[in-house]
Amino acid sequence: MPQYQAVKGARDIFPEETARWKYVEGVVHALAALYGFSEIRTPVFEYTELFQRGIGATTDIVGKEMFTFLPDPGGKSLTLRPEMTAGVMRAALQKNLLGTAPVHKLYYISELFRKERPQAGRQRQFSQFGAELLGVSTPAAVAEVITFMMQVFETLGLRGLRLRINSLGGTHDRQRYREALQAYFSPYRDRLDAPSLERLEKNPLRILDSKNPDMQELVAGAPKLYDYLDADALADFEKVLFFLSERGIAFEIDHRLVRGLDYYCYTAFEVTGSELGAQDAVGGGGRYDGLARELGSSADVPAAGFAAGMERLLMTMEKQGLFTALTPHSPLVYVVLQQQEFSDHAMQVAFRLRKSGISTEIDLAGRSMKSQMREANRVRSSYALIIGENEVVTGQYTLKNLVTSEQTALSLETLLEILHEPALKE
RNA sequence: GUGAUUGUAGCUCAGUUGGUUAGAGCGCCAGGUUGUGGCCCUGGAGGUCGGGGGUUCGAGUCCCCUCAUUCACCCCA
Repeated sequence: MPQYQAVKGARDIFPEETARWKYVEGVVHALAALYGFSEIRTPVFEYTELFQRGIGATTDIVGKEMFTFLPDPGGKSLTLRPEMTAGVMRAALQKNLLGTAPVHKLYYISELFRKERPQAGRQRQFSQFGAELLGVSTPAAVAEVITFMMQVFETLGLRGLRLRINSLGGTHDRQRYREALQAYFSPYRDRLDAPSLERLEKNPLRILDSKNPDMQELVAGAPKLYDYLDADALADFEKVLFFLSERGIAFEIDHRLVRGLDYYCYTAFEVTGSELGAQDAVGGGGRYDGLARELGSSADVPAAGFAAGMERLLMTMEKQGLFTALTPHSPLVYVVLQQQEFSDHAMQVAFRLRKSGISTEIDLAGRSMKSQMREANRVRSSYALIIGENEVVTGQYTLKNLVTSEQTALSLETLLEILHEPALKE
């Protein structure tokens, strides 16, 4: 075992895998542009207080999953960001973005940190791509955010994803419902498991998505959030669903869907995949009108957004065989020299090729010609450019097609012309 | 944070009831004559058997601790 290992829950991504990341990131960037979202990058750490206020002090994220540290004695506590929304909202408020235009559409691909026990689809450092639409949270806005997310999944070729959606109502609706739930569950205290008992006080909504089978019966009889929504909330929800239907986006209404973060209100949604194991959420989001005020804004900032887990996305794509078409980049030409005495000459030829835009590889270790040829083959170079005594004397280099094994003698000028033919680069 | 699981070469794995210099396939490296890859052949490098302690004449094999992995719970992307 090596003396040093990557930190628990953090991993290295090597070139083969990097290609996949770049592919997925490329799709995200392209579709963001299509939908009019602009990229924002915020610091990886923030003052701890931001997350305590923004995400909610009673949530697990804030309660036990943050990497928090003191940069210097007496300084303010800092935390590695466990999610993006609070930081993006902070940035928007700090710059008074909404003062420059009423609506801002932002997206990101960023690393996040959560101190959880690693398992399938969950690590301590992970990436999400997501979008935040600030300034409006109309059904059209919420639908836009969901549509953007779903189109990314669709473009990547993902199959079998489930989009579940629910309305949490406004704060007043939720308050009434909360009380109703407490009233319902309180008589059954002895039948609730430990976690549910704790939620009864803190956040009774969360009892609803308990995975404990013993709770199912009890949960099934609980009052439905849907019955506590007022007319406006219902109309709002219906409109969101209408937009999704119009766009052919399949969804399931799930009245028990409750998102974990405190700032969500009205529409909340989640996308799950069947190939991920226990951590099956690929993406999720919702509307969070109250967050800005929570962070000290004097005015409400209507907003909606989503976040999707890059690792889980990649994992699902891998399982569904969506990366087969991705081939590693290989050089067009591998410069092979017969004897070391021609090394300087060969180096200069390689340089000329590269300078003119032809991807070229050449041995740097002084290995034998046989080794160089093997290497050329191994890296799947299309051509070997052989340089030996004859070539140096005559100025005619030997170009060998490594697929057909044909060889031709060419001057450097002709070589550059031929290698620039688009057909050869395929 | 809780529970379970696994830990032998770069990778996938063998290693008999504890018994001499720990193996295979793939990969890697080098050769297979005088300037040429893929296939094939030959050879080679590479492991403190996760780490530490213990039992034993003797431990990769047994016991304890520890670290890491994986999976699940909690929660979330």
